[in-house]
Amino acid sequence: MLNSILFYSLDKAIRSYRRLAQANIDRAGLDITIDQWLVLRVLLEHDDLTQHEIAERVFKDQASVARMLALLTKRGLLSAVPLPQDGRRTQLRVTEQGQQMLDAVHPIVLDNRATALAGLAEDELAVLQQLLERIALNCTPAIS
Amino acid sequence: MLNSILFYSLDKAIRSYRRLAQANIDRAGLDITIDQWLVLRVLLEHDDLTQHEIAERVFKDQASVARMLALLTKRGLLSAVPLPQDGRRTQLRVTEQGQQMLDAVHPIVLDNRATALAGLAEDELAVLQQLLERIALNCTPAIS
DNA sequence: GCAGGAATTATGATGTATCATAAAGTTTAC
DNA sequence: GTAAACTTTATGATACATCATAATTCCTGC
Repeated sequence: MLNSILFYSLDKAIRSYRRLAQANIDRAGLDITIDQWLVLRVLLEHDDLTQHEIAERVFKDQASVARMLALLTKRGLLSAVPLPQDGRRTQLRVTEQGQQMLDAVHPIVLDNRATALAGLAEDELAVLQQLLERIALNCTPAIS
Repeated sequence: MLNSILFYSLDKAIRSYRRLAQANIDRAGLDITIDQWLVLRVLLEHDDLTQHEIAERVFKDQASVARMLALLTKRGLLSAVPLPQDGRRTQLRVTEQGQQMLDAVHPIVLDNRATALAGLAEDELAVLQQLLERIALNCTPAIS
């Protein structure tokens, strides 16, 4: 009965994937969560984002991002140096250790994706992605 | 770049939906979370499940379910009476108040689904659901 | 320049996710 | 019958989700 509900399937797919992904990271002896990994990944590309901008990119909220940044910094994967031109912000940079972590996690992530999407054709994935985007759009209140 | 990653879209779709759903429930002045609602819904149909069985049905884990049951009971939406034939378990029943909550939330949930799935055809939904099930299956380690 | 508003970050409160484990009850083997 | 194995539930620890709000700092209009 629950099985017939689309959002149940959606939830199940995402959680199954997250469990698989985290299990494989743990198994490799790497001490990082997939959420932290995602944030670190974004910061590698852009080191000039506000917490709000980071949150938008990883689809979380600012409060969650603030706590993840604090954790990543505490763990030495990220450095935060006060910005002279804006007393509120800091310059966020992935550290050497953070870079090593990203490097170590990368092949695992690729492997996870391959496992999760095994047997799905390119065009199926395209359709899936497009439908998901439409749902997300439907659920997002118009800004104007 | 992130946008091209399927799991990012998956995550985004589910979270958009959850935010929409919770916002509408809050707006109606109803004090319940969608997760609690789901558990309550299951208990209405089956009042003889162990926490582990409930967890399987709502795709959560036993620890989460235990805490949600405690909350629901504290809020008077659920009653838990010790079972004579098994000293570990309790008989879980949705209370009158819980029933009223379910009744109040139901139309909102229907409305949320309609909003989220607007413009998607029946056959598109079928495809989507089938693809999601396959992903979930791929991510679930074989039991044997 | 300065007052009011906006942006940025931090944090409290509450709820859920996950793993691990403890505590208590039940079943099975013998 | 009892010891060992198994079930069931509760809870500790840590992390993320969300809303609200406080505390700074910056910017803008005047």
